[in-house]
Amino acid sequence: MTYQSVEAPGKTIGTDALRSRPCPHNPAVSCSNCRLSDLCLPIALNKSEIQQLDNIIERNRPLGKGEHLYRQRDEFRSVYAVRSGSFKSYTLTSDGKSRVTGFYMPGEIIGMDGIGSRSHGVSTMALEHSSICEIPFSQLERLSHQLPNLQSRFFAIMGNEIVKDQQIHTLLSSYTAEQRLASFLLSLSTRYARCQRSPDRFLLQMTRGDIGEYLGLTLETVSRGFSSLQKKAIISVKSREIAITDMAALKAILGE
Amino acid sequence: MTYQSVEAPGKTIGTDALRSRPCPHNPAVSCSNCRLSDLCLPIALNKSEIQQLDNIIERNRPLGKGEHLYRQRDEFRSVYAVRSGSFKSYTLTSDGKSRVTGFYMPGEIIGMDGIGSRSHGVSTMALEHSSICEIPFSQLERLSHQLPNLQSRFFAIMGNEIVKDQQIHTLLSSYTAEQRLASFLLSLSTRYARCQRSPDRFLLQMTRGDIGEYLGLTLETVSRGFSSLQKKAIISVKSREIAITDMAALKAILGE
DNA sequence: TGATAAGTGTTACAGATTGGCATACTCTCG
DNA sequence: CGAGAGTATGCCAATCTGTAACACTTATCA
Repeated sequence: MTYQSVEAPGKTIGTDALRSRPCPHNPAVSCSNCRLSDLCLPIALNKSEIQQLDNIIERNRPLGKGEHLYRQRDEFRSVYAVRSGSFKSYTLTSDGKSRVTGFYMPGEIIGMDGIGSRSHGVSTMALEHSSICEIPFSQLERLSHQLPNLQSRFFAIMGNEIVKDQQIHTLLSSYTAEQRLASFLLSLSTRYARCQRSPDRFLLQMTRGDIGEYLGLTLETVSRGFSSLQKKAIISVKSREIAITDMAALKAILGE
Repeated sequence: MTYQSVEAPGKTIGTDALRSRPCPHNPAVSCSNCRLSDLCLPIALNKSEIQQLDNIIERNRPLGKGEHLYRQRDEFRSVYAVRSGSFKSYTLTSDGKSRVTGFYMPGEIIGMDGIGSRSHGVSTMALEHSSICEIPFSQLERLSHQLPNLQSRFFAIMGNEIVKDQQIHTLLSSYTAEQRLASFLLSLSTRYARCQRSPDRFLLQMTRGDIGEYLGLTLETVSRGFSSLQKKAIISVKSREIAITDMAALKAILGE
């Protein structure tokens, strides 16, 4: 794996518009002026509550591609909100293979796998140059105890994570390779849209292998699947660059 | 499906010991004298806190086999703790097939799929004559706000659910049929042990079809898998009655 | 700068696992 | 006792995997 170095500037013509436009990696950014505040933790909090949340958040230095946010079995201390970039969480199976348990994009919360046992159940790695807001969990608990809205919000975030995991359970236990890929692309599409980026044209930050490990397929099957979808004129693939050219057809693969 | 009728007394010789020994379906039972209190919600609460929790819990009439606790898209109002019996949660896919997302045993919490969206993401049905403690969620939130230990405990329960779901994700995306079955039996075994029942001899309350829908296999493959494990003298199967005869070998299927 | 190495992605083909169907048997319930 | 659900098993087909060869991109170093 070459996850060690920092992302190089794209050379392919036309991909510039697809690259991340992060909140500047500026620790002075606060929740109240972050453009992700309407899809992140602060939803449903009022100004003064956001201020209090802001006070416990640590805005660390950004992570380079391939750097770990935490590793499996690390002591659990914080959850993290993605400010810019993207991450993958993965676990190692008993025979040494890695399996991806999730991809995370701006505004999404990472690290809830550690809350129950006080140690992390998976490892989490930056897929590109990325920045995060660290939220020390003991302080989040203390503050949640003072702010019912925050407690409620965090219960909801965890509940949504559970629902998301159950949907993947369904996907993995009954969908074909092509359906899994369609579902994966649609999920990325809606999540890109949610953080103000194009829903039908984006750059995959993960490898075919990562996608395969997430969807329960081999990287060859992922590659073949993309080729097949392209042959049907549903998407257009140029290495990591994806364009969804027929959204309705992509949804139809799942429907009916 | 014949989920409509109430469980009949077992006729097979020797299965009596395998049947549920529920907390009596007596609404007067309280958390403080429930023998599940050390694996259910009240862990880490002191006497007075348990009392307060007790006050918001509704102990409804028991459910018969095949009865629904709630259905997909029902308004979310409560979470539930299993007192006796067992449940399955399932969802219907777009093509009308059902997929099981989880099985629940005494001391486990059901219904967290509704917390995020305020409506249930799955349906939940009793697999046998079962009883539950209903915990109205708005009251649980209010009480959690007063009792930091309870808030903490519920965060932990939800965190554990997330970890469990991620482990199933890994199982579904990389295990063979035989490994899935081994993992499933081991999970049941430890959960039976946790509620004071035999870890190596138990009665399956779900059909082969249910197991298949949960593990991403067809019922035929589940049946073949049980036969194969029996042929290897790892388990003994007599319809719904399972005996694990070689626990080490069962674990070895997953390990290494 | 250019050459080399390492990593990533695509495609073909053979092989393995699982699914789907048919059938027979078992168990439970009315 | 009969009906219907649930279970077991054989057979064949479909899908996905795994190997391998090759192309392409990115990183490293002379």
